[in-house]
Amino acid sequence: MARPLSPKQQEIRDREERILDEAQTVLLARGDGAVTMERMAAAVGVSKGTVYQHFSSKEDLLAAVLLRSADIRARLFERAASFRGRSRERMSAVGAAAELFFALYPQHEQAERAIKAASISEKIDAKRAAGLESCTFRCFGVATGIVRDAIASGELELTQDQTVEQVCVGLWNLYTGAFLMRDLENFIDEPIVTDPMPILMANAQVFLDGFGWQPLSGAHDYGAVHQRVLSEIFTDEARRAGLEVAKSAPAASPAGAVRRQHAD
Amino acid sequence: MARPLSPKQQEIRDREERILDEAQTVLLARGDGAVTMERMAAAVGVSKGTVYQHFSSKEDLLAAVLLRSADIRARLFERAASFRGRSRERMSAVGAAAELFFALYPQHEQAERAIKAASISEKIDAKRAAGLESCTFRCFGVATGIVRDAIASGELELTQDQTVEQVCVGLWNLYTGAFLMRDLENFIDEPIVTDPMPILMANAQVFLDGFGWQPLSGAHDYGAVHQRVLSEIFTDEARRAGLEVAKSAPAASPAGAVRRQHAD
DNA sequence: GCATTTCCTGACGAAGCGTCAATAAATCTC
DNA sequence: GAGATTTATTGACGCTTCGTCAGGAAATGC
Repeated sequence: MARPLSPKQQEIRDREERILDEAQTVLLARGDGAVTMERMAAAVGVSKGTVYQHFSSKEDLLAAVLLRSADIRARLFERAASFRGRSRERMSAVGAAAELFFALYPQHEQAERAIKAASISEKIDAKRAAGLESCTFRCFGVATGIVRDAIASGELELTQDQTVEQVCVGLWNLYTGAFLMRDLENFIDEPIVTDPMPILMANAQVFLDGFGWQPLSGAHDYGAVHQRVLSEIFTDEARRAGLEVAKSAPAASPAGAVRRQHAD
Repeated sequence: MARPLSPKQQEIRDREERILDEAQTVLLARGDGAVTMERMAAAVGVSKGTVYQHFSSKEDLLAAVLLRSADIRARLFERAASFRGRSRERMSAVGAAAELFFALYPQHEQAERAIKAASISEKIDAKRAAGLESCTFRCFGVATGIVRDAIASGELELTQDQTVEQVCVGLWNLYTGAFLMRDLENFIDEPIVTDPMPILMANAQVFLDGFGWQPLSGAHDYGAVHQRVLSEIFTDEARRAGLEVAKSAPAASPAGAVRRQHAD
C-alpha cells in the first residue's frame, strides 16, 4: 500500500487535488459556466493540455468534484449509523449527517445538476461513474440497514404494501427535494422558504411518524438526539458548519443562548 | 382581447410555438446540449438572427419551454383543487395532478436543471422569470389553500411548531425529489427504483398520515379517490398519459385497483 | 551520461453564442 | 397603389470554449 510514490507522482496527485479545489470553489462562487479548463489550468499553473491528462472532459472534471463530496457524504452516513441508540434515533442521526453535508458541501447539488444537465454519460470516466453510483448505494445501504433493524426490533411495522426501500426513497426524496429548493431560491426574489433545513428535519420526523416508527416524535425528543449526534459524532463537522451544538443542557435558553459563546 | 392579429403577427406567434415544440423535443431526446440556436432556426426554416428576436438567449429559450409546462402544471393543480370532497381527498387530487404532469411533461425537470445549472438569471427575460415564479406560487397557493381548509374543518390539527407551509414544502420536496430521481435513473445502470411514481403517491399519504390529517390512509381508500380524480377531472390527460382509469364502477375493482377493500 | 518513457505545451480546428449592418418585407399614408 | 416608414430577416463576424496533437521538455531507467 505505502508505495514509494516518486516526487513527480506526488506532484501530480497534489495538482489533481488543487484542480478539484479550484473547480469546487469556482463552481460554487460563479456557477459551472465559469469552470473552464483554461481557468483551472491557469489556477494551478499548468497548461490546458495537462488538465486533460487528469480529466478527460469538463464533465469528467465535474464528476470528480461530485465524487469527492459524494464519498464524504457516504462516510458521514456510515458514521451516523454507528450512533448507539434506538433504530429511529439512528435514522435521525443520518438526518443530522444529511444536514451537515447540506451545510458543508453546497456545491454538491450544483455539480450534480451541471453534469446531469449536459451529459451524455459517455464523457465521464467509467471508474468515476461507477464510484458515484457506489456512493449512492452506500447511502441507501445505511438507510435500508437501519430500517431493517427497526423492523427486526419491532419498532417499525410496515403494512403489506409498504417496503423497506419505500421508506428510504421517501427520505431521500425529501432530502434531495430540499437540496434542490435551496438552490432554486437563488433565482427567485421572494423565496417560499428561507431556510429549508429545519423544515426538512421536521418533515422527516413527520414522515417517519406516518409509518408509525416508534417512538413517535410526539413521545421522544428527537431534537435532543440531533444535538447529541452533532456533539458526539460530528463534533468537528458541526463546528465547521457553524451549527449550534448545544451543551447537554437541553431546552431553556431562548434567543440569546442560541448564539455561541465565543469562549471556545 | 380578440385583437385582429395580422397574418404576419400570426405567423410570428406560430413560429414561436414551433420553436418551443422543437426545443422541447430535442431537449427531451438529446439533452440541452443539443438545443442550439442554429438547429432551432433550421427546424422552423428561419435564420439564427430571427430566433433571437423571439428569445434573447439560449437560457431564455429554455425558460420559455419551462414556462409553458409550468403554467400547465399550475392549471392542473388548480383544476385538481376543484375536486369536491374532503380536504385530504382534494390534496390527493393535487397528487394525481402531479402524477399526470410527471408523466406528460418529462422534459420539464430537464429544462429546469439546464437553466438553473447554467444561468445567471440575468440572461432570462424579466417577464418570463416573473411568470415562472408566479407558476410556483400558484401551485403553492393551491396547496396552502387546501391545508387551511383542512384546519378550518378540523380534519387537520397542526402542533404549535408546525406550519401550513411546512406541509406544502414537504409534499413539494417529495415530489421534486422523485422527479429528480427519475431523471438520474437514466445515468445509472441499476436504478434504485424503476418506477418512482407509485412510491411517491404512497409516501405522500404516509407523510399526511404523519400530520394526522383525517381520514388517515388506513381508514380511507385514497387509491379509489385517485382513480375518481383521473376519470372525473382529468379524463383526457389520463388517457394521454396512458394511465389506467378504472371505470367508474367503484366497488368492482379488478385485480390491483383496490387492495384494502377489507380493511375499512 | 545516454536512451527511453512519460509529461507538458500552446497553437489549432470545430462548434456554439450573440451581434449587427445590410437587405427584404410589411405596413402606413395620401 | 406608389412611395415613405417601420419592422423583420439574414448570415457573416468576433468571441469564447472545448478537446486534440505534434513537437519539445523533463523524468526515469540502465
